[in-house]
Amino acid sequence: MLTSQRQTTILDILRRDGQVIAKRVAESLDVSEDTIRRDLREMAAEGLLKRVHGGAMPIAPPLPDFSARRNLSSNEKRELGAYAAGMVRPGQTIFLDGGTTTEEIARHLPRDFAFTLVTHSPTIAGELEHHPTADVILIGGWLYKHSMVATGAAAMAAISTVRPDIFFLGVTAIHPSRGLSTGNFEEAAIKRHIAQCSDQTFVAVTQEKLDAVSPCHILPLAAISGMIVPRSLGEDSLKPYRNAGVAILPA
Amino acid sequence: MLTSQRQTTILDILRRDGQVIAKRVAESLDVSEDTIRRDLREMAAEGLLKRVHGGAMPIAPPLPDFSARRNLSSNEKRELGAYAAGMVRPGQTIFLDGGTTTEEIARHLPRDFAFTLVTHSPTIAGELEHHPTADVILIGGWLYKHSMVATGAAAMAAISTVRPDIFFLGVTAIHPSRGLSTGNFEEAAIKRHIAQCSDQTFVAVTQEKLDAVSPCHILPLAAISGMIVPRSLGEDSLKPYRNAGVAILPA
DNA sequence: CCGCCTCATGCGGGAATTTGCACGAATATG
DNA sequence: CATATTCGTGCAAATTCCCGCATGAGGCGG
Repeated sequence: MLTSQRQTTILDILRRDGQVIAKRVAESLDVSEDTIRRDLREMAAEGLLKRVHGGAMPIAPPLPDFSARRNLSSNEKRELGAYAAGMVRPGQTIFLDGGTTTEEIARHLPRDFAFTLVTHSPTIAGELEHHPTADVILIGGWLYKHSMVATGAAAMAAISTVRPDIFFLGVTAIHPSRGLSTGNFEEAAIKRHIAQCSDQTFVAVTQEKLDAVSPCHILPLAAISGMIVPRSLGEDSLKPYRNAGVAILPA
Repeated sequence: MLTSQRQTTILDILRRDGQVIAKRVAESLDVSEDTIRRDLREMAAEGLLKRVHGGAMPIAPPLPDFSARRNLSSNEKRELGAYAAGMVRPGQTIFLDGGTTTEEIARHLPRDFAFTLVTHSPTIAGELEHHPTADVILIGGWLYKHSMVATGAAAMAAISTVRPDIFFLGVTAIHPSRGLSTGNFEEAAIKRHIAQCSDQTFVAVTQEKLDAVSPCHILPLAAISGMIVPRSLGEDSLKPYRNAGVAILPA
């Protein structure tokens, strides 16, 4: 990986998360902490960031109200996204569902090795425009505008031609006995079909989706390989899912 | 391989990946790293890229790219977009090519009656997210990131299943005798195929694309139904095309 | 056809850069 | 104050860079 590319990535992380932790970046980019520290020192000298013990902070503190609120609402999702993206291995084929949570996964996808990304969401595809190493396969079909994903027979057929290693599924609701559900019938059918074509299916859910049910059933809990949840979630709220035999992955 | 061709390839890689790694390019083009380094040095001197240890990076960081390109949509392009969008009739099926000019068409599409829009560009599809009356069909395939359009066999097959009334084609160059051309072979093949599937094909071109030729031929002028040009364009620059039998539509 | 020139290319070698590791100093944390 | 990270520096290995040179292809005038 190029030094400048790495520094660009660090800046990206800084802009996205509002902070950089040397150790974590070193792990995620697979270089020594020394290298990251050197980068941070160098970039601090150029005035690109402020060096602090353990990592770095933006040169100018973010605006208190707006970005604070934004951070608050999506911090959880960012965590989920980063964790899920970290599951990707070189050479794998990943299917990314549409939705804001999966969009967060797209933003955090590793940039230092090659993999194939399949999606039926033009929004997700757009996120990948400047990704340096991902091969992107777009699934076409009738565009369901509410959630901006391709659906219908054409999409189903196209999906059948791929066999993803991992499917990151987005849902609107998850329930210990009623399983996964969403608001639209076509969408549900597509998600089910993708899951059936995929080797593993992981669903990333934030707190407000727990113990909820939406009109259209997608899959039972038994059909998924695991659910990715915010680390902040208490054991109490997770126990019903654990009891149902679902693997819990705290981000 | 020609030097200039190699340098063009390097620029393509740079645009596509956001970085160039000398070693990798040398392997893939089967020349010594010294040659690539010489190219990079030369191109850096011309201001085409920024030399970094291990390869090269784009001259401008990818961040301002977004706003810069958005600003680039000049009055000329808006005119063209509005005029082309005005050609759409209720119930028709419209195929929109990828590109900044066609994006401008997407922004001006009529919102007071229903029609079907087909596109192989996730960017264009994204523009239609909040369109009230358009049915959007997304064509899937391998995503060519430089121009953000789906290409390849899957895209070709999907295109064959639709029969648009109008295809709004985007090109990088148009020439009185050499016809329409673009920078990428796959792209050219896709555009040609769409045109063959469509009832009518219109190309919208701004002044700087006139009398130019790009590496990959798409179609002869005889194959298009008309060219949409800025109203400000002089008769002199249009005469060669009029003589070639092309219908000229001043926006 | 020949000699001459130009230019791109690959190669060798020394310089420069980068990177990971080790070790003592500095800093946070309870 | 004790302990655990984290930091900075020196150092060695690896990689990358640049310069000069030889080779060979292609162009051009004689």
